[in-house]
Amino acid sequence: MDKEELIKILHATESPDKIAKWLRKQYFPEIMNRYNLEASRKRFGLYRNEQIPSNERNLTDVRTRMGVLIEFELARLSNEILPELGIEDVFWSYVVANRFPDLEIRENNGNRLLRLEIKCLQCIAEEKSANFDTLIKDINPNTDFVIVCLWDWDDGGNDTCQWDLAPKLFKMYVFHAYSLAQLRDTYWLNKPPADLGTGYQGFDVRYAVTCTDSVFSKEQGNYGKLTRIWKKDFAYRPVETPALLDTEAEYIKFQREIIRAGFEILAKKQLSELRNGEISYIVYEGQNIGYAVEDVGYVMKAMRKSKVQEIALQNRLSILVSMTEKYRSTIYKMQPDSIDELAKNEKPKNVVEIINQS
DNA sequence: ATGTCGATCGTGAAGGTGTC
DNA sequence: GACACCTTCACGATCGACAT
Repeated sequence: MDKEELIKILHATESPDKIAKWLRKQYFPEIMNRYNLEASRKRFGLYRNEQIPSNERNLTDVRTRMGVLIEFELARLSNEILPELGIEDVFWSYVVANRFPDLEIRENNGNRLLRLEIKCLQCIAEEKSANFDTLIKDINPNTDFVIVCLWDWDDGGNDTCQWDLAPKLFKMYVFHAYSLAQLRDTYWLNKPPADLGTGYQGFDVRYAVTCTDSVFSKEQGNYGKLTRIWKKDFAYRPVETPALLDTEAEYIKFQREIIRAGFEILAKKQLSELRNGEISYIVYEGQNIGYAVEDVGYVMKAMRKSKVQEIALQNRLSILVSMTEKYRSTIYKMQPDSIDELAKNEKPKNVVEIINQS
């Protein structure tokens, strides 16, 4: 990493889209590598059959806490890098008050430079939905960025430490905060609920405000959900700047990849519990739509029974699991002359047992 | 039958109000 | 004043009715 370049970025003296690209291509890949080293991961691991809740409601608590811990560790690693490069007068600080953002780069005199909001999503969460609800008026277009960390528990990477599982970062996404907020608001304001009545959907001094049958209320926490911010080809568009286009492209990629990442982890894990062979891809019409081991396959694509049969035949499968975007599964079992549906709309945690019992 | 979208949850800090 | 009980917040998420 180039010292002079890093100093320029941290001082936010480059254009926002250039900062976003640099953070995305140079900086956070290095941070992610360091985070994923055994020396760092071992401090977050689960050892000797330690368990975390499996119940959905309490799982969320663990995810929230992991979010805080990852955020802290990113800053800690960053503060390790600075002196390595001989930068002594700048540091990453934690914003203690519950307000935007999470981390601020500061000079020793307290002057604020780059500011970062960290969001963490677990790959296999059924509906990944951290909220970015900071109002535009609170965002500085020159210094503020949103960093999304995609993580999950992973049993690999332990050489000297004997953890069962430790969190691993799979991908980090960088968004220009102001552009992301513009996309969010352009979408939200132009897509109010159908039952507004005579009211409006908008903002007061502190919050997004929504309206149902002419009764106003503080928005309940759906505004700014990361998975609901923007849609490709939406009819209304904010003013296009390089930063906005960069953020839009990153967002579209993000939306697709985070769903796929969870599917990959779930499919591979369940396949390894069901069969012992090597994992292969399931390819359909030139597209990689899933994974198979021996006679069991997982795909993430809606399909009719005729197509299920075709894919099963091509890949010599007797069991095919088809997952939706929220990893709800339909389990098909091939019979000589027909196809049985072992389960429909099933949660991921039940799938392996259903297959084993059939 | 899948995707969309509003409503709601559990946590650990704490503040606010009511009852004795 | 002591205590019970309800509500607040941000966080990352899940639920479930309804639209497509």
